[in-house]
Amino acid sequence: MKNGLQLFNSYTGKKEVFTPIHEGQVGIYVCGPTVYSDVHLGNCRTFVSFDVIFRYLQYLGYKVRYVRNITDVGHLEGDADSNAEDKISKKARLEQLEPMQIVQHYMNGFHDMMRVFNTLPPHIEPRATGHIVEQIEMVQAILDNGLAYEANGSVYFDTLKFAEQHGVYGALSGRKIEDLIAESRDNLKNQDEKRHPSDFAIWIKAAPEHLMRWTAPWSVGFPGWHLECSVMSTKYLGEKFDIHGGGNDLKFPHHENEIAQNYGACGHAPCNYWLHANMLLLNGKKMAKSDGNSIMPGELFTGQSPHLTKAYSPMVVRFFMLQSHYSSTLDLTDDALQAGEKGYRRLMEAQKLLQAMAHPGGGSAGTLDKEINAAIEQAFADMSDDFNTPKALASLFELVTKVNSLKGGQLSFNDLTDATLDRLKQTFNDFIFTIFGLQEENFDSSGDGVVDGLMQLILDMRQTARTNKDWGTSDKIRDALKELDIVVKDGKDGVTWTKG
RNA sequence: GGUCGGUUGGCCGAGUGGUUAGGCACAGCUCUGCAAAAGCUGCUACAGCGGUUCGAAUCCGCUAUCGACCUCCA
Repeated sequence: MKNGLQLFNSYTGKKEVFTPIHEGQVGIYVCGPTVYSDVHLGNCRTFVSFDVIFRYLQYLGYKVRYVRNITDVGHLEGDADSNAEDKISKKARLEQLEPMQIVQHYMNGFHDMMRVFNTLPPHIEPRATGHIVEQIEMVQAILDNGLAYEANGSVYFDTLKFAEQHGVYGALSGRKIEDLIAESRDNLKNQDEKRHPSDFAIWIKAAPEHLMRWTAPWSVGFPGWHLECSVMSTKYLGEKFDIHGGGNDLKFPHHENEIAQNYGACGHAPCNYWLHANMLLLNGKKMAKSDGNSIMPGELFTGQSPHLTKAYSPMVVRFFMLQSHYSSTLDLTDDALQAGEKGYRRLMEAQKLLQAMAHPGGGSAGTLDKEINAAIEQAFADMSDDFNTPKALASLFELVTKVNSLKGGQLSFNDLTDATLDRLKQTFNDFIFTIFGLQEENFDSSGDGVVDGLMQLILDMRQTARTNKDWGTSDKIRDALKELDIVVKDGKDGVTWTKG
C-alpha cells in the first residue's frame, strides 16, 4: 500500500517520491493557530487539508506522529522594534483579562470547531508557553553557534551571517537577502537594534506594560514567534523529521526563519518535505481575520452571512474543500457550496445504497467487474499522487454511477463477482469515512431519535395512502414536508428523506 | 516597486505534449400515479497574440488580467 506516494515539496518545488526517515514511520508537524480570536474558515481549510493528509498516511499503514502546535505567546502585531505588541497580550490588556484566559477561550473554540469538521486530533498539541525553557535553551544554542546577537536585552537572529555560512537565506520562499535589504532600506532608521533589516527577534525584551514575561539570561521578556515551532518540532519529532506543513502564507517569514533557527541550533534543516496548503478565498480575495473579508464557520452553519443564501452543514463544507486540491486556492461562493451540497449527498446516498446491497451470487468477472476494479485502483492512485482529493472523488463518482445502476437494474450483478462488490463496499467505507473524514449529516437535531421516529411514522402513513391510491393525502404530506425543507424520495423499495 | 502563482465550458474544479476529468446547472428521453430520486443522451472549454512540434489547454516568449507574499495572518 505504501508504494509510490508522491508529494509536492515546496522547498524544492518538485513532486517527489516520499521516503520516510524511518521505515514505516512518519513524523509530521503542522503550524497551528494563534489563539487570540475565533478560528475562521480559512484556518479550517488548512487543518482539514492536513487532516486528510494525516488520515491517508495512516491509512497507508504508516505509524504517524502528528504534532500541531498552539501559539499562545510571541506572535506580534507589527515589527518587534517599533511598538510591537504580542497579539495575546494585547487582547488580554484590551479585555482586561488574564492572557491565559484569552488563550483558553479561543483554544476551546478552536477544538470545538475541529471536532465539528471531524478532524482527528494531533497526537501532541504543544503550546509555546509550555516550552519557554526549551526556547531559552535554543536561543542560547544559536548564540553559542554565533548566529545570533544580543542587543538591549533582545536577541536577534543574524541572517547575514547565516547566509554567509549556509549560502542562502530565503531558499524556501525564493527570496534573496539583497532584495530584503533593498525592501526595507527605508525602514532602517526604525531598526537600530538590528544589524541587518532581515534579522528577526528570537527573544524580545518585554516592555513594562507587557503582560506575558519570563526571566531569561538576556532580559525579562518573551520568545519570538518563529522560535516555538523550531523548538517544539525538534523536541517531539527530533532534529530531523519527515514533513512540515502549514498555510501558504507562513512560508515567509515564519517557515523561512524556522529553517534558519534549526540551522542555527542544530546545523541542518528541520525536515525533508515542506507541504503548504493554499488559501481559501472569499469573493476572489483572501479570507483573513485581520481585514473584514471572512466568514466564520458558525455563520456558514446558520446561513447568517450576506455572502450566503442558506445554511450549510459542516460535512458539506468539508466535502466542498475536498473538491479542490490542497495546494490550489479555493474560491468560496454560495453557488459552489450549493453544488457541493448536492454532490456530497449524491455520494452519501450511493454509499448507503451500496452498503445495503447483497450479491445474489454467481457473478462473473466481466467488463463491469474490470471497470469497477480499475476505478478503485485509480482512486488510490489519485490519493497517492500528492493527495489529489478532487481526482479521487472523480473516480469515486464513476463508481457512484455504477452503484446506482446496479440498484436501478441498468447494470447486472451477473457481471461482477461477490469479491468485487465486497471490495467496492470496503473502498467506499475507507474513502468516505477513514480517508476523507466525512460523516453522515445528522438531520435529527433532537439528538434522541425523536425526529427520525416521527419521520418514519409520517412516511408510513403516506405509504398507506399511496397503497390505497389516495394521492390527495399522499401529496399533501409530501408538500407539507417540502414546506419544512424536507425532501421525500420514493425509491423502488422504500422511501427516504433528506433535509435542505 | 520586488518575488511568486493563477487565468479551463453557465458555475465550482482536476488535468501538463496526442486519450471522457468529476460535481453542479441546463435540455431531451426512460422509469414513476404525479413529482423528486435514479439511469441514458446532449452541451466538449482551456485569457489574447506569437513561437517550438507531425501534434499544445499542457513547452517557450510577449501582452492583458487576477491573486498571494514582501508587515500580523492557515
